[in-house]
Amino acid sequence: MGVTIYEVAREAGVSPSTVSNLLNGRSGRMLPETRARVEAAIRRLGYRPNRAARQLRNGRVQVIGLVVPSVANPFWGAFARHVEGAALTQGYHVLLCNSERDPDRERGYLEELWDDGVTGVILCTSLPSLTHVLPLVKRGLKLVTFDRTAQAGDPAGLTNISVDNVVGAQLATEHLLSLGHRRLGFISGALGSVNRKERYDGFRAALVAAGLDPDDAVVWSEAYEDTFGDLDAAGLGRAAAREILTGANPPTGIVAINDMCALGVYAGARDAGRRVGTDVSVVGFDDIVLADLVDPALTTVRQPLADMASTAFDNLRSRLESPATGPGHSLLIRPELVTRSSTTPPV
Amino acid sequence: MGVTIYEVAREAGVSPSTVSNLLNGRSGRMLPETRARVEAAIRRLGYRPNRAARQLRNGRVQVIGLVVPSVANPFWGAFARHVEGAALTQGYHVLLCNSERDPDRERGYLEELWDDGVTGVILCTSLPSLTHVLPLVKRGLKLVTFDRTAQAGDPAGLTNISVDNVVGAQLATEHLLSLGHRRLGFISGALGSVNRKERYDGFRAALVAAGLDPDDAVVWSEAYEDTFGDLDAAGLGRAAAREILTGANPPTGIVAINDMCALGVYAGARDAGRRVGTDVSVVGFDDIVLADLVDPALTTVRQPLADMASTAFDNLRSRLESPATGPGHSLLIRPELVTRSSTTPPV
DNA sequence: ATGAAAGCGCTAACAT
DNA sequence: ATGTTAGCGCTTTCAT
Repeated sequence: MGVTIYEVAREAGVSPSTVSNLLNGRSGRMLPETRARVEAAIRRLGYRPNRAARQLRNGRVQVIGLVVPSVANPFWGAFARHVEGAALTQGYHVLLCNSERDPDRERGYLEELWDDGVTGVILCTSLPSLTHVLPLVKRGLKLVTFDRTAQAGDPAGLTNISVDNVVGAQLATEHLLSLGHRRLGFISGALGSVNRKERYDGFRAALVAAGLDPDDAVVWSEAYEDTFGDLDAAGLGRAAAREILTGANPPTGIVAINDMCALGVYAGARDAGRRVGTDVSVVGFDDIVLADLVDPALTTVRQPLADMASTAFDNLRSRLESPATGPGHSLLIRPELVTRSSTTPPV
Repeated sequence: MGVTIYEVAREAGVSPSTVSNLLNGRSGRMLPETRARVEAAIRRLGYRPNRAARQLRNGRVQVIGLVVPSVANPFWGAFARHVEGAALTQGYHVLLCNSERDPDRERGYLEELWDDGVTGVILCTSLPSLTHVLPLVKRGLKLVTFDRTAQAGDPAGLTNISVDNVVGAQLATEHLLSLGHRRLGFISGALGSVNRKERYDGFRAALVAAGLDPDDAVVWSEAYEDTFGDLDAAGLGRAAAREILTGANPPTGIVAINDMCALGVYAGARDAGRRVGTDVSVVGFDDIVLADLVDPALTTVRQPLADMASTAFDNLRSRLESPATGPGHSLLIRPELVTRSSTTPPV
């Protein structure tokens, strides 16, 4: 197929090892003259090293895996783009996988990636238990989890990167409270995932701190039957809002589990004949690009996505490139509230 | 590292070639008894073939490249997800690259992918010329372009898959015309890419067919300076709509180059004190998930994305797996108009 | 029906 | 300072 290191060696009148030495930054032990000759040969022949051979020999590739619930979701799309950007600057490529939040798919992907020689993966999951990927971690897979805080029973040597969901949800809820809302709603998918649970905890904590009974809040958390999947956070928000707002004693302020869900709430409110920002206030979570585009512009809890993505990549890379395992750690990023027009005092 | 084929062979009391034969579907020439023994050994040892070794030997990998402008854009995110889904069913993986519509990045990625042993790529580009990737194609890279129709001077053996942009834009424009609009606007990024140009042509064709002078239309196509990039189609739509709608003799109906741009137009209209679906009608292109979620729901030209994605993958795979090159061809998909609430008769 | 052996392209001891 | 060489794990003729 392509030009091999032997042909370069012959062209330059040296041995393959000299070419290899140059290629691997060991040009110090080489006559400048020789070096120039080899470099010229490489250029003349348009030589490019065969990665498969390199990988077979060295056991590693400059590729990381990225497992997200679904890139069709703008939040994950944006995250993927940032990860890819960070990887690119370090000469790494990104293998993309959509898990649909299915543990079996997560595990299956990690195994496939491992077979591909990929030894580092950023796994975006919020599953409370990581037992399904434990065998891989034991074999040496370096894992950075994103969107999931450390849990008891996690394997050692793991890095977790997540926004502080409790604080974020508190900020959102306190904002509604400070506007004068007293009857609040919380709309989410099933609370089985740790980040949703944490956001819910933050929501309740804020209510308690304000002297309210959190059990009076209207909570819509899709039951075990996963009708909507992750893809359709918007569909879920829409159905939930429609039901809640047409029910008895509807809330005047709603905390949505994330921005896509909040956009669904917009639609559901419309279906129910209410207007967001007037009849009902809505706060989201994430601050996706669309949040500032919709009408009314969405008040939301911002995740510093670009920073988090490059932190995740950098951490993974350093663990990939340095032999030391380290104890692993958790990074909890503090989010901030971005106030826009979807939240107003109650009528 | 892992278990090798030699260990399996020893465990089963056979030679490596027998194991390899089994692995490669040549189990017919084998005593059922032997076969069972090998299979048991594989299972017992948890053997998984080393892909790098396989690739080095065979020269191919079950990986395709996917180059999109940016997965942060929901349209491309959705497309990427569909491609990955199609690939998965055939045991292929997808290496994701964001080109930002930069020819240098496109070329750079293709070269990197080639070095990785990836010989098939779905390239989402609308660049009129493909000269920057020609060297790779000559070396044997199989290319399927998406979102770009065949152009004169294209290398042979190329498959192009695209929606019929001319027809799509015509449908959009005719719809506005049939509603009674006479003063129309067209909002787009620079018309340097073939799909934008085609949509613009369709827009003009519909105007001409209706007996209108297309030069009377208000056309906003961002000049050479790329202030917004592809990422920010929405920002562009917003700025354009704001300017156009506050200018003299504003249009009553607007065709936006795509849905993200249309959502920007919504915001720009709002900035200008107009309401979409009442004061001004807007048609988009793509039918992303959000189109049905926003207020008013967006009338748009639907691209059958899932079908197009699997067609693109299937075509690439068949060219990858069969030695014949074939003449290459273009697939022009006919889009359909989805009428929603953003378009109404002019006031 | 099964095995032996060469070699894919590269790297790193280990020579010289 | 540079060259020789032995594999990394797999597949595939070519033997047996």
